Amino acid sequence: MIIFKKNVILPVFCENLPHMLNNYSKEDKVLLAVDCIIFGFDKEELKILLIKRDFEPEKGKWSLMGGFLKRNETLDDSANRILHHLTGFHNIYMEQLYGFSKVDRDPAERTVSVAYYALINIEEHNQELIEQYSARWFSISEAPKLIFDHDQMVNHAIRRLRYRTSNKPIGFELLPEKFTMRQLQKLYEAILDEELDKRNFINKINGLDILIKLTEKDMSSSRKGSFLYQFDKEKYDKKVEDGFTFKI
Amino acid sequence: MIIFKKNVILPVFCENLPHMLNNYSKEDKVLLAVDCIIFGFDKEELKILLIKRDFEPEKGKWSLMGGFLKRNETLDDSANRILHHLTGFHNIYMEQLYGFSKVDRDPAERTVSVAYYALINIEEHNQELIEQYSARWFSISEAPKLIFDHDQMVNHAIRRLRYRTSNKPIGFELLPEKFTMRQLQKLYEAILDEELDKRNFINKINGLDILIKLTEKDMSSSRKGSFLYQFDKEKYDKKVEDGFTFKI
DNA sequence: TCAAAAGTGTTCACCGTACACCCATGG
DNA sequence: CCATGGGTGTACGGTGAACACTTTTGA
Repeated sequence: MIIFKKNVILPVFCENLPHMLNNYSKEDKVLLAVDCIIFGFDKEELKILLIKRDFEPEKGKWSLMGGFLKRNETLDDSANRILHHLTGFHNIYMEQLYGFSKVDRDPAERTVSVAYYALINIEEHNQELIEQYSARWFSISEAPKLIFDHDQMVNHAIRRLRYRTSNKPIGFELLPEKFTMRQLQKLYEAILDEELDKRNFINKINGLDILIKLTEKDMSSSRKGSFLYQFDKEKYDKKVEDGFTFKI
Repeated sequence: MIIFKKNVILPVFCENLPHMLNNYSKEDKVLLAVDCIIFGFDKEELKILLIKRDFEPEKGKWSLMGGFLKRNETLDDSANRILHHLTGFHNIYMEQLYGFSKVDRDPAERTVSVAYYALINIEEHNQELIEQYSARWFSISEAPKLIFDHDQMVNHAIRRLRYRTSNKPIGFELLPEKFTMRQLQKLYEAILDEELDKRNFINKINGLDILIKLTEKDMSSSRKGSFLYQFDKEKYDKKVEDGFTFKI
């Protein structure tokens, strides 16, 4: 057993340890950026929304949508603000990903960037705003090379999205409110990048018992038409309270 | 009363380089802290290493070990530096957790903190350094209330540790090089906070085929003695290359 | 000889997966 | 009437979980 000395504060300070200073004034400050990987789904493919950067450095190149943290906002606030600017929406699903901090990641100035990923219903984006930013949806496989370490951020986001969709029902954020089983399956196939068996998929989803089957049909995809479903958030929340864990 | 310097923005860089058309100069800069949740395991319980803060604000309270990011280092560098100061070791297993950014999280000054968690072999820590910092190991359940949002960081770290130990063999970082099956099981029980069946556990571990069973026995725990094992990193790495995924 | 921990296999239930045919409809 | 996508159920194997007794040896 290890014996600890209690309450001993040695007067000898380790000089190069920042926390030992009695105020923060000597510490370096940095610019803190927030960059957003914005995912959408267009019925077949997983896409990301990129902007054409209109300022130096790297002007004219494709980039994630980003901005800098302001003094009076949290990182989440900042990501929300950035997403709002580009899409016009509030309450977008988003999650903090990771902090990227290579010293020379931005050649203009030392900047640390915290990446967020967001999920939006691709049908609802605001076309005007997107044009204002020269933004464009790219399927993941056809996306251009991005500036700085943004490609790395995107890869990180895809990994996280895969993990997250398999234990939280966030996939629905990428779909319209009403969707067919087929669309849901295609979405999961796009995210997981693998084909799924139709019957097993439907059995699994129905087994979760968190969808409402509507009487309406979507007649656009076939002659027979396919039933529309809705995510039942209330039911899901209740089940989670009772110990249910989403798993797909 | 100590007066802290406010966030003074010095737009020197950009003013001296007018050809660089970036608009970074108007942006706020922040102090970027790195705080480390350091886990250890003492054969029975999962523990964290806390320090008694010896400067204002919150002097004398228990806190995570932390520091500030320096201009010329990455977040990982910074975490490594901080861990090295407290433990004397390099090459400690660590992983970035999450960025905490509540505007008033540190009452002294606007600070964003990126939390890291680290795993160390509790038997190898440097007693002198730990005393210098008035540091102490606390079992998770008996840890005191921490300053700022550090409790939240710890909770986050425990969740991540649980997840990570179930898909990467990082548990071994917390054990001595040679360990018994019993110790390994106790470790997993401590991390997952649930009891495991001895036979099932051993079958599962043996099924992974990533341990070397030594001929040595640990005679300290019983009259019969129990065989010692070692993690076979080479074998594990080879298996991973061949598509093996650790899962426990 | 007894106490205390080490070590060892089998059975069963459930879940994930593979797999094929009929239905409804518009053209 | 036919082409197209929609919708449905079962069988099998593998994995995870439950479960109890023997071995060793120092005191």
